[in-house]
Amino acid sequence: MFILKPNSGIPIYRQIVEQVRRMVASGQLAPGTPLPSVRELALQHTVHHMTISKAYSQLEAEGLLERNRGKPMTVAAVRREQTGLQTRVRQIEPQAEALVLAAKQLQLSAADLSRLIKKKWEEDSNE
Amino acid sequence: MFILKPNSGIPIYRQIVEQVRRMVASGQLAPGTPLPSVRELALQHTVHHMTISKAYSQLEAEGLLERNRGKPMTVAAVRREQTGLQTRVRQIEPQAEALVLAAKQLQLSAADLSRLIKKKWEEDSNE
Amino acid sequence: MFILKPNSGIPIYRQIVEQVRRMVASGQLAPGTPLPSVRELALQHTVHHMTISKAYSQLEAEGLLERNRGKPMTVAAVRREQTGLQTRVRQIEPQAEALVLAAKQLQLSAADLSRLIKKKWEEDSNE
Amino acid sequence: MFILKPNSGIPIYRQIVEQVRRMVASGQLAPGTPLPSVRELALQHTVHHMTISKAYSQLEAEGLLERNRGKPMTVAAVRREQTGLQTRVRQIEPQAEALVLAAKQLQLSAADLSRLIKKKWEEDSNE
DNA sequence: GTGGTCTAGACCACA
DNA sequence: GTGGTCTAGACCACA
Repeated sequence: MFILKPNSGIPIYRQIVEQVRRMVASGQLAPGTPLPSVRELALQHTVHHMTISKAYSQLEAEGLLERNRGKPMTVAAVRREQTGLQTRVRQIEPQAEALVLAAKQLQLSAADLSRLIKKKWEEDSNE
Repeated sequence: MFILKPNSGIPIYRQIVEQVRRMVASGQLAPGTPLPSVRELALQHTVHHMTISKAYSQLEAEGLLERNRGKPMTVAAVRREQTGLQTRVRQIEPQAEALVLAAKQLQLSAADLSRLIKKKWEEDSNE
Repeated sequence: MFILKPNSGIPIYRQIVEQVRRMVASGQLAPGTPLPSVRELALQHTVHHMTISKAYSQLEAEGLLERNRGKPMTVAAVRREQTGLQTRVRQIEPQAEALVLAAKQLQLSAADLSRLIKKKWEEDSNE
Repeated sequence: MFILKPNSGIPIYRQIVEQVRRMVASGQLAPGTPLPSVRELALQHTVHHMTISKAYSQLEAEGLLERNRGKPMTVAAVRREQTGLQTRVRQIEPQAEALVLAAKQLQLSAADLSRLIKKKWEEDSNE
């Protein structure tokens, strides 16, 4: 369900938070969908269950997930604009900016950068 | 000299390390160039001198900088390949991969992503 | 756990680095062994925790220790040759050379020097 | 005249101080002998003259050298016991102790250590 | 509980 | 002038 890279430097709980946000924004997780339980995920990814729990709590605080006594958490109802193209683009703006800045500092050309992006897009980077 | 974002989540000393790496790789800092002194930079960026010192030490350990007792640190001699296009591109590959992954998870198209990159490139994002 | 001499002229953090290196090389610290926590050691030796942290970070950069988020650091897997007699001897070669040079400059004889070494070996010099 | 290793980690001025001490203690520098001037040494070893100057001042403070207005510094008169075997041995005791400690921490045997010492003695390590 | 980062500020070593 | 080391102590991130 999630793609976790433990040694990427990005805290695991944050990786989960971001992926849920993206899946909700893109409609891959529709409102009402139940999420895997904390225990289940913790086992699957061999991660401490506090880590999952923290991610879920943060998502609940953001209003993206809903807690249901005794039952699995579910995806909350989302307002329309939360799935629009603009909203989704906005989620990766800071990352895109940082990448562009780094590329400029390395004195790469715009063409170099878009060639790199294209290459990465074509490689299936899902692991 | 450096662009520091204190609230970006990335430690300040690491931001400096990365920027120096890029400036050396792109030849903006040629071998032998003296770096601004630890105290000078600290004042300029209103940061503690140990923070700068930590960055410089790490760069020395990597072999990018050289310590000169009593004098400012200087850029070490770099091997030719270290400034080649390939090496420079390699420095941002992980960032590019992460961005592509995020875009895919948001179900953006390749065209959406390259439009975003182009836009950020044109905005002067140097601050 | 460590023998620290604060007034020896050798920075405390470096004394720790060297001792850990030796304990790993000699197998006294086997791969996987957890190290005492930064705070614990700091208390024990009445030293600031950053001092310990600096030593541990350097050892991590060298690949001798491994960071485990939220848990104590552990000794990394070492390659076989790293514990061989030759490797261990190599670690004190520079010190031995310097001592021999000093003895010669003092016009001591080889016998004088080895008598001194023997004496120091027999005294329990572990403090 | 002096054997200086700029990258040994030991400050240059200290290397000079120690070598003069040894040469005086072993009688290689007899009382009254004039020393090379600060400038001369600085040129020879391409070292800042403050460095030499600092070493000489420290040796003067210790009473080993004497300043003579307008003329080169000279070796001071030494008391008899200052050149005895015991005194000379005492000068390398701390170094010997540190070496023995390191060897023990590396779990070398007394035999391993004396073999190493012997080897280094035979190699002419005077460079 | 674990480690990491940062500041304020002292004091040292070197040129 | 240069950089290095250390403490006291705050606050954060992770499990």
